[in-house]
Amino acid sequence: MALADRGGSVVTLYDVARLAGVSTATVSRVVHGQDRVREATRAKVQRVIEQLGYVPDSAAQSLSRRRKDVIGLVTIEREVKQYDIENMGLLYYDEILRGVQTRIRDDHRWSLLIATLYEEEERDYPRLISLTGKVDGLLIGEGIIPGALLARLTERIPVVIIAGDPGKTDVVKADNHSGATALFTHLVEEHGCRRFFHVDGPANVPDARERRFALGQVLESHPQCGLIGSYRGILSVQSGEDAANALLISHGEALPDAIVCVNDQMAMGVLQAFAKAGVRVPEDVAVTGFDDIYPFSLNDSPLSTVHQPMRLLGERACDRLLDRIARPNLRRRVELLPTELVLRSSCGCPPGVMTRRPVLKVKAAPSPGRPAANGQAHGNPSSPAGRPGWAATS
Amino acid sequence: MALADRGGSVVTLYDVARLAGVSTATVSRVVHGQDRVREATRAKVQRVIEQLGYVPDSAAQSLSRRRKDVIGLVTIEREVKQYDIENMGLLYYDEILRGVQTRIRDDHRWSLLIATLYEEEERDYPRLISLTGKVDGLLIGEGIIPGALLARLTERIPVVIIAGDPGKTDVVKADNHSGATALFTHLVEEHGCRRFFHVDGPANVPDARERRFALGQVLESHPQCGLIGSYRGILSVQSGEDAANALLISHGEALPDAIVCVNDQMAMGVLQAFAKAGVRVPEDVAVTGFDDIYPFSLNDSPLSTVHQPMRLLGERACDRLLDRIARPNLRRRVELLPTELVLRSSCGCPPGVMTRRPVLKVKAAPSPGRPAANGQAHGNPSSPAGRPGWAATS
DNA sequence: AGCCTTAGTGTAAGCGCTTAGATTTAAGGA
DNA sequence: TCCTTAAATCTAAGCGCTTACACTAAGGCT
Repeated sequence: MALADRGGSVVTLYDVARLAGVSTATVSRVVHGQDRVREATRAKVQRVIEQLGYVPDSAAQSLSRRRKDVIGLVTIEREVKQYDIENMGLLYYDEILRGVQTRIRDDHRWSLLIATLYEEEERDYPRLISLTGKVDGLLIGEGIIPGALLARLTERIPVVIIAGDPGKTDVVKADNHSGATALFTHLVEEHGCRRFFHVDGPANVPDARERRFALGQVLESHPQCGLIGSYRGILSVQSGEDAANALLISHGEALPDAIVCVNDQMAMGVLQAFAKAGVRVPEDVAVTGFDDIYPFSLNDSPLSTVHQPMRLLGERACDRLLDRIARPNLRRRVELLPTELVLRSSCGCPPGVMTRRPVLKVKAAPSPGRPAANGQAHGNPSSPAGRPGWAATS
Repeated sequence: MALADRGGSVVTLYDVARLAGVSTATVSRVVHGQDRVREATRAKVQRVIEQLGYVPDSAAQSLSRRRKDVIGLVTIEREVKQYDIENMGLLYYDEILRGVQTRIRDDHRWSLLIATLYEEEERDYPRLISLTGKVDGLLIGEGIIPGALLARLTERIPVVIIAGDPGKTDVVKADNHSGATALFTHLVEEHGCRRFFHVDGPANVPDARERRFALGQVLESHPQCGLIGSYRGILSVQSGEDAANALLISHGEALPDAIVCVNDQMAMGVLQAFAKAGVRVPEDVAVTGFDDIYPFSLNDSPLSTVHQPMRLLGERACDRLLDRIARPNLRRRVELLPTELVLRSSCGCPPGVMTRRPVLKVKAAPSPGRPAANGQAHGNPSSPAGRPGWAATS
C-alpha cells in the first residue's frame, strides 16, 4: 500500500459534506441541481466543492443509480493479418463513429466506449459479453456476429445493429437495395453496359449481400446483360487491386463494360491496378464503388458511387439506442436510410461534373416516430444466394 | 418502478454464491482465477455461473477495487460550424485511435472511452473534468487545452499528451522539425525552389508551429530563398482550397515555386482548387503536404509529404499511459517518433515512383526506457513567432 | 392556540463487488 | 492420537454515492 496507491478517491462526497457542515444527501442534491435546497446552503456547498475540487466518482454513482451512462460501440475488422494494415482504411466506421459522437455530445450525460472485434476470433466473444457489464446499451456494426452470441447480449442489455440483418433487434441501415439498383440501372440504361464484372465482398456481410442481390435482379430484368465473372474480396483497397489483377488475367483481352465494386475501397484498388496496367477508366471500362467515402472523392478521376449516409447511420442508431434504454418496451424497428446516386466520371459520365440523384426507395422506410412493421426491411427473399445465372464464373 | 425498471442487476454475485452453496468471496475468487480454490469448488461455482449467465457488474468492481480499467481518449475538432462538416475528414485522429485500440486489445482488461472536444468551447471543460471521474487515465490529442485546465486534470489522474507541447506532462509526438526540414530542404536543393508560399495552420497548434519554425529556419539558411506569402487555414480541405484561391488572386501571374502545406488535407484542397483553375502540379508549381494520410496516397497525382507514424503515436501514447497508471512516479518523458520523407510526384519528383526516405533526427529521441531530459524535445526556441523575414506577407 | 402543510435537511440502508482477517478443514508429523 | 501448519473458505467491512423516509421548523389555516 501507500506506494503507488494514489488510486483511492481523492476527495469524496463525505469530505465535502463534513467541511460544509451538511449531510451527504444535501451535497448530492447540490451536485445534481434541481432539488430543493435553500440558496444559502447551495452556495455554501458549492464553495466547498470548488475549494476541494470535488468530482463525483462515476463508479459509485453507477452502482448506486444502477445505470452507467455509457453506451458501447462495437465495430468489426476483418482479416487484418492477411493484408497490410495500412490498406484497410476503415473509413466507413470512422464516419459512423463521428455520427454517434455527435449524438452523445448533445446529451451531455452519456459517454462512449468503443471496442473492435476481429472477425472469426472467438476469443473476442467473452470480451464482448463482459462489455455488457460496462455499458447500458450496445451499438453493433454489421450484424455478422453469431446469432447465439447476439441473443446473449440482447437478453442482458439493449442492442441496436448498424447495417445488419433485421433479426430480433433494432436495426438501422442504409437502403442498399434501392441505391444499388439505381446505380446498376444507370450503367445499363445510360451507358449501355452489357457485360459486368462484380468485385464482391464477403458472403456473410449484409450490405454486400443486398448489393449483390440487387445486381442479380437488374441483370435478370435486362436479358441483354450478363455477369462475366466475379471476385470475392475483403473490402480493402489491396483486395480490390487483387480483383483487378485477377480480372486482367482471366479476361484481359475482353474486358467487361463495367466493373461494379461492393465498396469504394475495392473500387479504388481496381483503379490503382488499372492505372498501373494502363487500362483507362472510363474509356476502356467503367468502374463504380459504393458508400461515397469522402477522401476518395478528392481523386482526380473520381468514383461514381452510391452515397450512404454514414454519419446519419451513427446518429440514428444512437438515437434509437438511447430511446430504447429509456423505454425498453419499444417495439422493434428497422430503420432504412435513403441512399443517393453520385455520378462522377468513373462510370463514363462527363468528367468535371458531379451529379447527385436522390434514389427513390423501393419501400418507404418507416417514418421516424412510427414503428415499422416487423420483418424484412424490403422485399428481398432472405436467401438470394444460389440464384441461377449469376454465380461466380471467374 | 416495476415498469421500465429492468436496469437493476440481473444476476449478482450473491445469486451465484447462494446457488452454489459457497460464500461470495469464493465466487469472486473463481471469477478471477489464480486464487487458491479447490478444483471441485471451482467447477461447481463455474457451473452455476454459466447456468445463471452471470456477468460481473463493472461499476461495483470499480468501486471496490478503486480502479476503473478504462482510459479516455480526448480529441479536438475545430471550428466545425465554419465549414461543411464533410470536409473536415479527421483522418489523423482516426489513425491515432486505431493505434490506441490496438494496444487496448493486447491488454484485455482495459476499455477505451472517447470524447471529442470542440476548440474554444469552454462549456466543454466541465465535461472534460467530469471525465476524470470515469477513467483511470487520459490521452489528450494536441495539447492546446488551456494550461490551467490541464493542470486540474493532471492532478487528478495520469495524462499523456499526443502531439502537443512538452509541458509538465508526458508527451508523445512525431519529429516534426526534422521531417519538415528534410522536406523543405529537398524542395530547395533538389528542385531548386526559391519562392515559397506557406499554407499554414492555426497559430496555437503545436504541430503547425514546429513545421512553421522549420520552414523559417530552412529559408533563413538559404538566402536565395524567400516566402512570398502565407495563409492561415484550419487544417481542412476546404480551407486549403480557400488558400489556393487567395493565392491565385494575390499572386496569380507570378506563382511561387512551391506551396508547402501544413497538412495533407490542406494540400489536397490546394490540388483541388488548382485542378479547377487549370494550374498544373508540379509543372507550374510544386505542392507538398504533411502527415501522409493513407487514402490521399491513392490519388492519381499523389502528394509528396512527410509520413507521420500516426498509429504508432497512438500505440506509444497508450503504452506510456498504462505505464504511468501502474507506476505513477515515473519520470516525465517526451517521446519523439521518427518521421519519413515520402516523395511522390507533386513536388516534381518523377511520377510513378515513390521514394521513402528515413529522416535523420536533429536530436535523438530518448530511447525507450530511458527517461528524457526535461525540457524541449529539440532545440527550438519556444517562440519562433515574430522572427524577421518570414512573417506573413500576403 | 392548535393543526396542517410544505420546504429544507438529515439518517441510514442499500447498490454489487473485493479482500483483510477470522475460522474451519485438511494434511502432515511426532 | 494430538499438535502444527498450510490450504480453503467464510465473515463482514468497506468502496462513494443515491434516495426513501424521517424529522424539524416555519408559516398559514381555522
